[in-house]
Amino acid sequence: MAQATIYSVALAAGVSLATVSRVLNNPEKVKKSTRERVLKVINELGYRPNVIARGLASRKTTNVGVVVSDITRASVAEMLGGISDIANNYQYSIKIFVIREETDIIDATHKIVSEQVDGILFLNDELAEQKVQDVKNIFDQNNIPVVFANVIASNDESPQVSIDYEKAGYELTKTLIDDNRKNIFLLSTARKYKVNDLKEAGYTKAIKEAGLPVKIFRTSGDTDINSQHFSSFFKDKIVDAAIGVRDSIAVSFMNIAIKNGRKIPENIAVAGFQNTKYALLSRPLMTSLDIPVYDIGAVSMRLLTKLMNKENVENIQISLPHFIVKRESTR
Amino acid sequence: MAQATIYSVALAAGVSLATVSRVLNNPEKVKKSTRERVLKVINELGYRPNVIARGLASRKTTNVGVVVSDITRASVAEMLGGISDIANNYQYSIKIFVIREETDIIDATHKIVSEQVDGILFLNDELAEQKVQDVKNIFDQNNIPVVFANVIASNDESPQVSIDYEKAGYELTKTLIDDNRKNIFLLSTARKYKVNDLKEAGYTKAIKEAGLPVKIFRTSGDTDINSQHFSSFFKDKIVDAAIGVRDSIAVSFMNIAIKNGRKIPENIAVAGFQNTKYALLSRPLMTSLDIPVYDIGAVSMRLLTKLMNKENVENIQISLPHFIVKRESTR
DNA sequence: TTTTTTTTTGAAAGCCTTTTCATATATGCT
DNA sequence: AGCATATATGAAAAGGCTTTCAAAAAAAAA
Repeated sequence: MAQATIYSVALAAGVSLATVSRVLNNPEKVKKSTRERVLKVINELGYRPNVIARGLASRKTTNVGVVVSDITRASVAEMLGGISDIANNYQYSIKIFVIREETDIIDATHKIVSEQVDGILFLNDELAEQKVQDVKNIFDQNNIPVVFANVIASNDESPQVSIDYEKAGYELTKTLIDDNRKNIFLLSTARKYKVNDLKEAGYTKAIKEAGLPVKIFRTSGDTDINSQHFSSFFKDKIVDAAIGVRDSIAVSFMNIAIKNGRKIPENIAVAGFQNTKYALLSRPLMTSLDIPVYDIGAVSMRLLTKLMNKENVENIQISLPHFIVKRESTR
Repeated sequence: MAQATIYSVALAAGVSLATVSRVLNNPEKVKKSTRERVLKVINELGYRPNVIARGLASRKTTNVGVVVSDITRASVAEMLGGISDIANNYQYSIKIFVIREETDIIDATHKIVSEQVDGILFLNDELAEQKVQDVKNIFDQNNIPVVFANVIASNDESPQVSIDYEKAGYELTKTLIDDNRKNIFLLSTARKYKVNDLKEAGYTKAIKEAGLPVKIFRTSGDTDINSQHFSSFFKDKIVDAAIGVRDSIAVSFMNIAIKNGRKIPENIAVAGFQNTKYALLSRPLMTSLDIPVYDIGAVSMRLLTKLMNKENVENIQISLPHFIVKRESTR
């Protein structure tokens, strides 16, 4: 049996299309008795408005586009959790767009525009600043609101929600300094991410304030390769503390350190970022800076709903709180 | 400036709408010279067909719906990676639908139908068998093809791609038996997942064949709670091997075992499922049964494209190969 | 050439809604 | 009762595309 349309409902209820539409979208505008009759028919026929037709007529799709670089990253997936929960509350559907570095950004962005989403959540943190700006411009031209989630947008007035990564980096480094560590390494990625740059800036600030040497070691995102890097690391480096820009990097480092006969935290203190399950499944349990990734997703989505409704929002640049979870790998 | 429409293109190129539409959808049906003229205008105006209008007119949205229970689970995110890569190749967009246990399934399913997706990838493995069947029926009634990915669908003819979890469970258990282990525990979840039931069946089969005692210990998915469970575990249980239905459970167990003075693998051999990063970041490195999650996603999506095109597919139930990655936690 | 066949094009209907505008009905007020 | 106002409804246009059918143009055959 074919899906019921608004026509069949109107026919069966003995009213016009307009009335059926009103029952669904402006129920207060139709007399109670009519409304109930129509609702009854809707139920009997199992009618559901065709979302596509509605989108065409109303120029609103109740779809939001989520732009990511790599959906398999734990932080991205976690943010999506927060996003989808809130989207659900507000009846929005989520469309995923994967944009890689090698993708033709401009083209991909135009494609997203042609999909008629009502708003964009931009989680892609692998794009160069200029490219992000280009993308933003295209969305602006098409009047599509964009919220940057966990992405540091250019120094403009773009809506964004994130944490203060620089402060986070500073604070985490400070706890190690306060523990009297003198050779504190930052284990960062070879690939450039803006958030990591900020962590680095915070680290550097704290280190310089303390008059200690800045020591940044760049490695890969790949666990296997990290192991090799870290093995050679211990041949020549003097180190009594290390901060990984990701938990996985920190855990990897810790494991190799132990294999090289170091004691954690006696010889080396180790801390990571993000407070993921990795930090909980390490031995010893690892200190980590907790980033409320789920919340970042949820808050971004909430902000986006406001922008899509053209509510005027007081604060469009939201910084969520972070905190340090101390565990066995530091003192 | 407003988005160009098919009208503006037609006007500027001096042709009718129909011709513009053909240039885009059946280019071979329009004369080369006209085609090039139209294409030129399209380029100049930056015209992109409105996907919604196209969807309404053609009754095809080139959207596929992906139904998940919890997008933050690593396996789900990884599958989505495979799905999105293939979807991209075939020009499909992905819409995410989160269905939780407490959701009104029937209602949610109707909602998905009303979104007019061309096909469904069903990754939700937390639904009771009967409910899955109900959902499947609704999609069938609406002629929407569904592929079950990493979900064991009811014993019918539903398209699905997965691995042979029972065989996997059997083989992994067998390696421990062959290593002469006598008290082999299966660490499973309290919550019922069909895939875990299959792993259990395989485990039980191997254990019984060997004339050993079946020992299943149920714990939570939560790492913190696991730690507590496992701590009490070691007070009274005799154990010389353990298999976690997830890597995280196995790693958690291993850590507690070591804290309780056991040596891995000398006293206890440990293995997990999925071969995730957890197995690579553990100390000792953990043996795990590799499940090609990304591939499951990719292959499902490919299968779905065929079904959406009404190609007739020889084999709609695909079982992907798995293998055991031996590491330090077993011999 | 003329006729036949094939290729190329356009007009118009259709996809299913929302929304505007006008009309009809009901309500309130004097 | 008579008029003004508020409420409830329907007709029809609009949204931007695809697709069918028929007509026009071009190519092939006679």
